[in-house]
Amino acid sequence: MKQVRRREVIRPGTTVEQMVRAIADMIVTGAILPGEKLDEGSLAARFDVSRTPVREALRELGAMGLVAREPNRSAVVTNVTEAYLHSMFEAMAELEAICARLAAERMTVDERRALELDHRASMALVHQGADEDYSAYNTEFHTRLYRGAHNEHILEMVTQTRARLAPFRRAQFRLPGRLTKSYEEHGQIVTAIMRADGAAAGQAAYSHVEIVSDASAVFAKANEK
Amino acid sequence: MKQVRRREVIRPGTTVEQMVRAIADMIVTGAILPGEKLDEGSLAARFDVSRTPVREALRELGAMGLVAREPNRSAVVTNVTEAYLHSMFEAMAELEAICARLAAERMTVDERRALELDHRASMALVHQGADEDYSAYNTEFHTRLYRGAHNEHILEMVTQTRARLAPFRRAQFRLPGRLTKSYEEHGQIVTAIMRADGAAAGQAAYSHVEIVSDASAVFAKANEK
DNA sequence: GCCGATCAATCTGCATGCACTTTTCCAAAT
DNA sequence: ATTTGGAAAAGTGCATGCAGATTGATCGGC
Repeated sequence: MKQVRRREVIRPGTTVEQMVRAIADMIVTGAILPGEKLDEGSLAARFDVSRTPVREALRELGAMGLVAREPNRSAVVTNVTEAYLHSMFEAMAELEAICARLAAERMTVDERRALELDHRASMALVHQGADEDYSAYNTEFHTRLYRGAHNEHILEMVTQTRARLAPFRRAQFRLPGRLTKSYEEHGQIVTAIMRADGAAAGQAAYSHVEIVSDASAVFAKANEK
Repeated sequence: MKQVRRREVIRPGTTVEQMVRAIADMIVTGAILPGEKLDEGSLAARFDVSRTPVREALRELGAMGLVAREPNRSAVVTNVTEAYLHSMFEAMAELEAICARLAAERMTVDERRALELDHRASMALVHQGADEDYSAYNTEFHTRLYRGAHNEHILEMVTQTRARLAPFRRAQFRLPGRLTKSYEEHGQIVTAIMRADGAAAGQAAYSHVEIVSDASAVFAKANEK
C-alpha cells in the first residue's frame, strides 16, 4: 500500500495514543474480557493501521497493567489472580484513605462546596435507582477526592490502579442495596472532609473501598476461566 | 543491511527488555542526567539495533515515568518540576508508611529476624562511614519493608516511585551526619516492627522519608537547567 | 483409539524506508 | 549587531517485509 494519510478524523494525539485510549476503553468497559487475546494483525486491520503502532500501543497497555505480554506470544487482557486482585483492592483502599485524609486537610473552599453539592444531588439518582447514572457520578465523586488531595503523583497512582480494577467491578451497583449504602458511605466521607477531619475521612474512605472490594469478589470469580 | 543476528551475548529477555533495563539503569545511576535528550537514532546505533526496538523501549520508559515523550520530539530524561518532585516524595512517605505498618502486622518470623539482623550489621558501615555500601544496604532495607507488607500491587507502586526518585537522591548519604541519622531512624522502624506496632512503624517510616526528602531538595535544584 | 512427530499456517520481533515535523543554520533586512 | 525568512539537515511516525517462534493439523507408530 502506498502510505496514504488515511486517518478519518484529525482526533487529538498520535495514532498510538488513540489506539491506547480505544483499546483501554474496550478493556475497561468490558468490550474485551480478561483472558482474551489481542493479536497485532487483527488490531492493525481493525484500526486500519500497520502493526507498528499497534505494537507500541500494546506495550503501553502492558506498562499500564491492562494487558499481559510475553515474548513471542499474543498480548492478553490481564486476568489477575485472586491474590493479586485482593492486593489491588487493598492498595486502592489505602490510596483512597490517603486521598480522603489529604483532601480533608487541603481542599479549597470551592472544592469542598462542589463536593458537597454533588453529593446532595446524587441522592436523586439513588431514589430513582439509576444504576448507570449513579455509577458515572460515583466515578466523578472519587475523582474529586483524588484531585482534592493535591498530590499529582498520588493522583497518577490511584488513577492507574482504578483503571486496572475497572474490569473487575463493573457491575457493582447492580447488587441490591449497594446504591444506598454507597451513598451513605459517601456521606460520611463528605462530612469528615467538611469538618477538615483527616483521620475520619481516611477511615471512612478506607471502609468504603473495602466494602466495594467484597462486593466485587463475586464478579472477579465469574471472570476466571 | 542483511538482518544478521548480531546481539553479542544471549542475555535474558528480548532486545527491547534489555534496552529498557540498560537505559533505565543509565538514568537511575545518573549516567544520563535529567533534561538530556535521547534520540532514537543515536540509541539505535549505540546498541546496534534498529530504531524499532528503541522506540518501544522509550515508550516503556515513558510509561515508567523515567522519560518524557511528546509527539515528534525526542524523548527527554524526566526533569520534574519542584512541585511534582515534592508530590513524589510525599507519596513515597505515605507508601513507606503503609508498607511499614503492614509489615509490622504481617511479616513472618523469619522476615523480622532477617530485618533485625541486617539492621544490626549495618552499624558497622555507619562507623566506617562507608557511603556506597550503606547506600546499597539502605536499598535492601527498604526493599525488605516493601516485601514485608505482603501486597504485590503496593510493592509495584513503591518500586516504580522509588525508581523515578532515584535520579534525585543519588548523593543523599554524602551529607554530613546523614548516615548516622538514617541508621537511627531505621532502628525506630525495626523496633516498632518487632513489637508488631503498626502505627508506630508507619509513623517512623513516614518521618524517615520526609527527612530524606528535605535532604534531597538541594540536589533536585542542582539538576535543574 | 491415543500419543507423539512433522509440516503448514499464523503470529511476533525486528530491520528498513518513506513521509512529515522539528531544528538548525545561514543570509538578507533592519 | 540583531532579527527574520527559509531551506537543508536531523529526527520522529508509521508502513512494509523478512526471519524466527508458536500453534494447529495431519499422519504414522504404538
